[in-house]
Amino acid sequence: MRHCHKWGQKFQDYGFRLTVSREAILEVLSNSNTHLSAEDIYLAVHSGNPAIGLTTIYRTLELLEHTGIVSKFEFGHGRAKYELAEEFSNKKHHHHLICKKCRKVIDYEDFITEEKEYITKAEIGLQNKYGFDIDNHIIHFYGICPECKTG
Amino acid sequence: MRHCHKWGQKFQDYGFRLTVSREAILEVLSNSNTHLSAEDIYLAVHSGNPAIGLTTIYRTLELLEHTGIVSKFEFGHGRAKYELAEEFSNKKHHHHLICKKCRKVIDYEDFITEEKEYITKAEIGLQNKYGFDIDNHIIHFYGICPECKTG
DNA sequence: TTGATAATGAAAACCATTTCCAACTATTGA
DNA sequence: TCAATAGTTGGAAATGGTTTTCATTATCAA
Repeated sequence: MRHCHKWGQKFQDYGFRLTVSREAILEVLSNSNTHLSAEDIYLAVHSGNPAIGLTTIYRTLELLEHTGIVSKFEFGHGRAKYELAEEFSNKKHHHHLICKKCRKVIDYEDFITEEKEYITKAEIGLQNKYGFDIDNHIIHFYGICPECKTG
Repeated sequence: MRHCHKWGQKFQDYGFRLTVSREAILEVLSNSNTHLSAEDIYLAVHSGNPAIGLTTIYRTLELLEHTGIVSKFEFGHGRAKYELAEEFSNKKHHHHLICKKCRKVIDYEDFITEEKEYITKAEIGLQNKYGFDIDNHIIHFYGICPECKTG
């Protein structure tokens, strides 16, 4: 029953064991369609498997980030958020729209074609100029959401 | 000797007092050409004014961020970084290129014309679709810097 | 000057995340 | 099968950047 998910192989390729805890964490990330904090994941995992500790959540998330299976985001509100990387997710390529007042984060999938054009050009140019191997980018828009405007 | 800097008026417009501590902090930000942590600023301010405490640094930075005079960034390495907002800085519009290994952050000013085209389009579209008042955006590219590749 | 209000520093509290450590589990080779 | 080895785990404690508390001090308007 190994490798039933596409992440299994990749994880084991790095020499890590695919334990019950780790699969449970990946399951939660996989079933969520939004970014989760470590505590969100801890609570979700707990309902089916109360023995799994918060330390394991953090440790596993670190490995998953390292292997590129999950992406970690810091929206600037004190706690990191995690979501399955695009390659392993059923979500489309997206970015984030953040309300500076209520801290709400909206995932948007608009203007990806236009974005790709710009990002590709910039990536190639930056790789040449600064010698970086670029493998990722984030775009955040900040503003005030409609609810906070009227409220 | 008030309002000798363009930020002075804006800060006071919000009803905040322009004290010695606050001016010292703004001076440090103004003379730096890169993003600084609260501790960086604390140490810099200390050389000329040892009485100013770290608490004041944090409090002032919060006000400055709130008034839009400084921008706060979380590059994901545990400590927030601050820099004068574009409007008040002599730095050009720029974004960040981050090494995932050594955590170095490079400011780049390339492809701004192309970026602007995309960002403007996306901003207008997102404002219409989601009702946000967008006033800011960040773009981060992540990768491995040349030193970390060969090292 | 005076009185109201805002700003300050030091110490304590906070809180997400990491580290420690001893126990446990899976894999390997004999 | 059975160690031996290496990887994994949970809980408690430590960490470290940031925030809060509180008593004191500075600032501003009248």
